[in-house]
Parts: sequence; structure tokens; C-alpha cells
Amino acid sequence: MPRGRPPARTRPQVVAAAIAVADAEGLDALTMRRLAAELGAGPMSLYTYVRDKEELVDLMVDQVSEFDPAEGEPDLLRLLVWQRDLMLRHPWLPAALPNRRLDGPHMLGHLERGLAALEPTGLPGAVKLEILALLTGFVAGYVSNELAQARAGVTDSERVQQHVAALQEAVASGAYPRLAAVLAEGGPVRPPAFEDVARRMIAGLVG
Amino acid sequence: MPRGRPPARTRPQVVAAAIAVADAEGLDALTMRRLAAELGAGPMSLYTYVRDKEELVDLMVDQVSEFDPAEGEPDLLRLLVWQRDLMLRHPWLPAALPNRRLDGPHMLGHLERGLAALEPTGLPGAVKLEILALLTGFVAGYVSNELAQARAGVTDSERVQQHVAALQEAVASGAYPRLAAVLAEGGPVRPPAFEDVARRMIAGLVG
DNA sequence: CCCGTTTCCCGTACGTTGTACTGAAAATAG
DNA sequence: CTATTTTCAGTACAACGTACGGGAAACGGG
Repeated sequence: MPRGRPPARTRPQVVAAAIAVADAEGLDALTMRRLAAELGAGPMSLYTYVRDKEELVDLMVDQVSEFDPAEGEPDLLRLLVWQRDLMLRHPWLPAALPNRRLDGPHMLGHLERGLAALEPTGLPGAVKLEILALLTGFVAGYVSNELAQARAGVTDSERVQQHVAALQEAVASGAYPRLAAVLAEGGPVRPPAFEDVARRMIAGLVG
Repeated sequence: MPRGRPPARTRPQVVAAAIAVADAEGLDALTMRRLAAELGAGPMSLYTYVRDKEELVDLMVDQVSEFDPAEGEPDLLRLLVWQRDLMLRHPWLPAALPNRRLDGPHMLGHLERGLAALEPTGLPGAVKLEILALLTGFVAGYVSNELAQARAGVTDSERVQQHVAALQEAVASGAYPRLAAVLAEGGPVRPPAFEDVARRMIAGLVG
């Protein structure tokens, strides 16, 4: 029997609310006060469910990484596609991943699936882990680029325009002929589809 | 003739001091007050040389990316090796790169060299830029892993040990057989050398 | 029924951060 | 010398994560 006063909320509820805030307004907008207000609670109440903010983000990452077990054991390409979908759905994820403990059940499950996909290679375990880390990093980088370009499309006014102006000026100086050629080439060329690049990446690392 | 009171310091001096602090104590230790104290100045004096902290880090990144022109036009592999050396020398660099404007002269020079190395491929310019971004992201990820493992060697006590304990427990539950096998395999297997992985990466992306 | 114990809730408050504001200080131009 | 221009830096503010501690709500045992 639980002894004292029962919690008014559950930990998954708190984490889910945090994810909702980050999805809607970005990771910077996710402050403890903001999240508490979202839950109709005092700021310090959150520390009943979470040791500190770092742990909160750990839990957020693990929560969104839930995997539908009905999909069975995917190959590496399917795994990367799934990761990308995840990051497109939760744009804060690529920024949240670095320097984070990934020992939640879903992240470990994901690792397990990755190891399964690498089983036929017969590589040493440490190498398999390294490959998985590099592939995840690749996906995060790719999606970050995608998201940045999408944001540049609607133009952040201030910041993006300054960047473009700086580029124009540098190119006009004539010191970067090849860069100038690329920019003159006309911008919106369709970049290669994710699946193609991912396939090349996998082939390069495990082939 | 310059009119008003002359500056007591130069912008490169300020940036160099900032780099020194970040090299020695990490990016988190680099605060405006700390840097000002390092220079024997008042905190607000720094804003004479730099619009805000973001621009300061922009300048730091560009400053450390200076390239010895005597090396001529390197191929892609040499470029990645050089990037890695840079990041090992400045461990804050991988963390500082994401979401940053890279339009300083040295970063543009680096881009120019990368485009030169990709010239023979005949790929469209936008694809070349994408490849360079992905390769830089790969190097940053690889070095981050290297640095994290080195730090785990001296053991951060608190945080790392908690992580290891969580892994042990999860593995002991039997839910992650392949992960268990990898961990039982014995840890310190020599990971593949950077040059090998980088070569595979290049081959995968441009091959 | 009531009281002690346990647990959660949350107002207050502290230290740190980036930086806006303001006015003093130091240099040149006339 | 005076006016102008620029840098310097003290004070201060808002926002952050979170330590602290007292009040509130549930239970077990008498």
C-alpha cells in the first residue's frame, strides 16, 4: 500500500506534456516553469517526478522512441527511415541527442534491433555499436539540414537574411570561385532522396 | 583618423582569450563575465567587440578553422583528417558547430577546398554542398564519441557509473540478448581507425 | 476516531546567465 | 578650450534551474 499523499499526476503524463511543448515551440521554450504552468502545477512540483531537467529530457527521448513491435525486426535501411520519421515528427530530437544517456527501455530496444540487423556481418560487437552510433548521427545531421532548409524557406528574416548577405558579399570578392559557381548554378536543385543517401551510407560502413 | 577613445583591446584578442577558456575548461565555462575577468575588463566592455555571445562563438569557430595555405588543395580524406585534428585540439568544436552561421573567411575557404576536392565528380553544386555537410557532421560525431570514451576512461564517477549500472541492470533482465552478448564480449576492442572509417564514408557518399 | 508518519505540493528565494541602460572617461577636430 | 565621438564599466533586470521548508493530504496503528 502506498503510504503518504498520492501524486496528482503520473510521470508519463509529465513527460508527455513536455514533449507536447517541445514539439509545438521547440526545446528552448521548454522550461520548468512553462511545463508546470501547462500542467496547472507549481514549478517545484515537477521535481517529484524527475530528478532534474536533464533526466526529463532523457525520458522525453526515450518516450518518443517507442517502436511498434508489430513491425518485427527491420533491416538497417528501415531502421534509419524510421529514425528520420521520428526526427521529422519531433524536430527537437536531433538537438537533444548529443551527450545524452540512452539507457531507457525504448532506446535499448532500438539498439537491440540495430544489433540484430548487423548480425550477418559478423563484426565485433564494439564495431557494431560504433556503426550504429555513426548511422544515428548521420540521420540526425541529415534531418537537421532538412529542417534548417525548410525554416530558411519561410525566412527567419533577421538571421537568415544576414547570412545570405554575408555569403553574397564574400562571393562577390572573388576569393571563392567554386562557391560562386555553385551559388550561380541556381539554388533549388532537388537534393538526393534520403533513402538513396542512407543506402550509400550503410554500404560504406558495413560493406 | 579614428575619432573617439581608442579600444583597449582588439577583436582577435578577445576571441583568442575566449578560445583559450573554452579549450581549458569547456564551452560551458565560457561566460561573458568569466571572459571579461580573463581580460581584466568589465563584463559589458566585451560588447564593444561582439554583438552578442552567439557572434563570439561564430568568430571562435572561424578563428580555429584557419588553414595553412602551404598544404595546397587536399583531397577529401586529408580534409577530414584535418577536421578531426582540429576537433581533438578544440574539444568544444563539435558541440559548437550545429545551428551556426559558417560564413567567416576560414569556413568559406574550407568549403572552397571541399568543392575543389569534389570537382572531378561532376555532381550538381547542391549535392556537393550536402555531401560536405554530411561529412563534417560525420567527423563531429566520430570525434564526440572518441572524446566521450576518453572521458569515460578517467570516469566521471557520478554520471558514468549510473549509466553503466543502468545498462547492467537492463541486460540482466534478459530483454536484450544481443546487447548482452556484445557487453559480455569484453569491452576494450580496438575500434577501427579513423582513416578507414572516413575512407568508407567518402566512398559511400561520392562513389 | 484520531494521531503520527509519510509523501506530495508549491511559494519563496538564491545564484547564474545574457545583456539593456546610463553616465563617466578618453581620445580627436575645430 | 569646447564639442564630438567612441569606449569603458557599474548597476540592474528578466529568465533560468533548483535548494529549502512549511503546509496539505493520504495512510496505518492505537
